[in-house]
Parts: sequence; C-alpha cells; structure tokens
Amino acid sequence: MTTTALLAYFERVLSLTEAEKSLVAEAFQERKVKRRHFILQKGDVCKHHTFVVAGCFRMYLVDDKGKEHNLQFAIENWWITDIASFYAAEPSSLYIEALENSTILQLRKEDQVKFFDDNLTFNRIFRALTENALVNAHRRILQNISSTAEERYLDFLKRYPQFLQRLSNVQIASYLGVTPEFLSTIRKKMIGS
Amino acid sequence: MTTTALLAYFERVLSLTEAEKSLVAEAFQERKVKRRHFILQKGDVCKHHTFVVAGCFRMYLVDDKGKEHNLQFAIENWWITDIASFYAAEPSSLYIEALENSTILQLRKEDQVKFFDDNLTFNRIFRALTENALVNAHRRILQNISSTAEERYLDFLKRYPQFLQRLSNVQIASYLGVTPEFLSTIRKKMIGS
DNA sequence: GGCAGCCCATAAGGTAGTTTAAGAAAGCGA
DNA sequence: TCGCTTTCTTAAACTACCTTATGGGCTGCC
Repeated sequence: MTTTALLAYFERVLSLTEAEKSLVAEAFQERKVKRRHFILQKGDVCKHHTFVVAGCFRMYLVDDKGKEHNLQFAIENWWITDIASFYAAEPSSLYIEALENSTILQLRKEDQVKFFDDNLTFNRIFRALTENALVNAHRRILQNISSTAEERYLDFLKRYPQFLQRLSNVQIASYLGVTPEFLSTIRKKMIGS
Repeated sequence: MTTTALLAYFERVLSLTEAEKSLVAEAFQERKVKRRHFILQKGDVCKHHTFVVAGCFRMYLVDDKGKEHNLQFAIENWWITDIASFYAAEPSSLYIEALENSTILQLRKEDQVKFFDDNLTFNRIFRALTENALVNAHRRILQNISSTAEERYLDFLKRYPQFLQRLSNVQIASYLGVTPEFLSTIRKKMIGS
C-alpha cells in the first residue's frame, strides 16, 4: 500500500480513525516521475499538494538573467508544493523537477476541499504542516540576512546531512545563494583548517 | 469596542456567528505598549499571538557580533508573533519592540486551544493566516537569493509604501539586509537616474 | 534654549562573493 | 565501450556591499 508512509506521517501529528485513513487512500493519487521531468513549470497553476514517497525533487526560480535559484529540496516524507500558486490559483513562477526517478502521492485542491475541508482533524493536521513550514521559512530568512555563505553551508551540513550524498554541489550552492565556484573555495578552506 | 478591527479582519476570511464573535471578545486581551518597550525579548517563550490595532512594531534578531536584523514589521491590522517559539514553546531568539506607542490585542496559547481548537471556522481562519504568512515568507526567501539590494529596496517601496513615512532608513536597511550607509548610496543613485 | 541622542549623507579603503575561462574527472545514454 | 554532458576545481579580474570615520541637521527633554 503506497499510502503507508503518508499515513505514518499524518499520525505523527494526530491519530486517525479508520474512516479517515480510507479518505486518505481515496483522495491521494500515486504517480511516478522520471529524473529531469517536471511536476510543475513556470506558467502552470500548481494544482496539487505533493508528498514524496521515494526519490528527490527541487523547486526553483529562474531569474531575469536566466539563473536558477533553488528554494527547496524534498526527499522521502517531505512535501513540495508552490503554495503561492496553489492557494491563490495563479500561474506559478517556479519549477519543480525530479532529481531522481521518484514516486509521489498527490492531493488535488478540489479533493482537499471535498474530502478534508469539513474535517477538524485534517484541518488541524494541515495547519500544523503549514506552521512547521512557516517556522522553517522564518529560520531561513533570518539566516540569509544575518549569516555568511560559509556559516549557511555549515548549518546546511548539520541540518540536512542526508542531502549531501544525493545532491550535487551545484544544487547546494544554488540553495545557499552562492555560485558553485565560491562554494568550492569555501569547501577548500574548510578542509585546510 | 476594541475588537472591531479584529472581527473585520477575520470576516475578510470567513464570516462569523454572533457566538463566535463573543468568543473573540472573550479570548483576546487588549494591551497598550509604549514606544521602545518590548512585548518579547530573547530568552522569553512567546506566549501570545499579537494583532496590532494601532501603532508599529518590529521583530528582530541580534547576531553574535551584536548586530540587529529586522525580520518583520507590523502596523495596523497585522500580526506579529515569533511562531517558532510560540508553537514549540521554546525560548525565543528574537525581540519584538514597539516603534510607536501602540495598542494590541493578544491571544494566549492556552486560550487559543480553549476557545478555538475545536471550532472548524477558527481552524480554517488560522490556517489561512498561516498559509498567507508562508506565501510571504517564500517570496522573501526567493527575493533574498535572487535579487540585489537595490531591487529589494524598489520592491519594498512598491509593496509597502505605507511603511516609508513611519520607519527610519536604519530600520528599512536592516530589513533589507544591508547597512544604512549602503542604503544611502542606493537612494542617492536612484535620485540621480 | 541648549545639550544629548539619533538620523542621514559622504567618502576611502577593505572583504565577500561573482564572472569568465579553462582543464581534469566522473557519470550517463546509446 | 565510446562519446557527451555534467561536475568539480583553480585562478585572475571585477563588483556589490561593508567598515570606519566625519560632519551636519533634526528632535526630544530638562
């Protein structure tokens, strides 16, 4: 059963009745995505909440000069959604790309309303997820305005060691907001000391 | 009635019954705060959601070198809370300071649970508020990693013109993540062109 | 009314991070 | 297994932004 991981995830927040578990199985759809394929592209409206069962994704922006800036990664048991586009039903300015062959569970917005909007437990769960994401976003803003690139890299290594083996330095540099060349000099300096 | 502005705010999201309006009046407490006084200091646990009825606040971090970094401002009809501390009940690393003599409405965490946790309407409202805050946070992260200080300043002017008259350039510079001196050179350059 | 404290501007020298270019190593598709 | 694309590194020139210092104007306070 592919929703096993998702149910386990939900039950870390609040426990579910059997009826609620069935709702989850009914509302979420499984999908396989190949490496380098996109589940969201600029201009699309983001119509799904996506939960990663297996694999790895990145969400990024392409700026005026054509440069990519990674906003977020997601591996097993993470969510990845352009919430600005999802909630406002506006065209997204972001891309979500699979970095590995992946399996996901998706919840369409209509199905979120249909299945979960009247349910207090799921309202609490989705509120908790959003609060959690907001705490992380605030931490990252603080870090961006108060730390150097080296400090951010060290924090990234400590906080997400599981990403190190799966992501190239190009991807990590883009997430930290520096060029791969500069990340390379940071790494060199760290090994030296 | 001091909760008028707050009720109007809530009803922009979802309409409330009379009973729910009474709940709001019961749960929120009014408080006056003088300029330069704090409603949160580093080490405190953030125990309230704060809604600004009148006045102006800033939330900021002090880094290892003693420098202040503004994370957020709040004026009339804005919320200001250290959500990381509030939800995790951990000591905060932030300060929230009144920049003007102000009037606020505060909701204690226990009262949020007591009055609103079982109420579907308020769950939806608080979820919507959090989603909104998350969208803003994501936009700000994107901007921090993809824009220059000048671009961020221009966007700040466009997005929050009402802040211009009320905040010093020192406060704005700290929000943008640059020194006041550099903001001054940006402003000079803009006038010249 | 005068002093203290804050705010803004300007300038010179310094540092963090970028750009461009080039070469070697490693992974991927056919 | 070959060829191609991607990845990592190094280096030199460049730019965005910081630091420190100075001076002048404004505001609030006794």
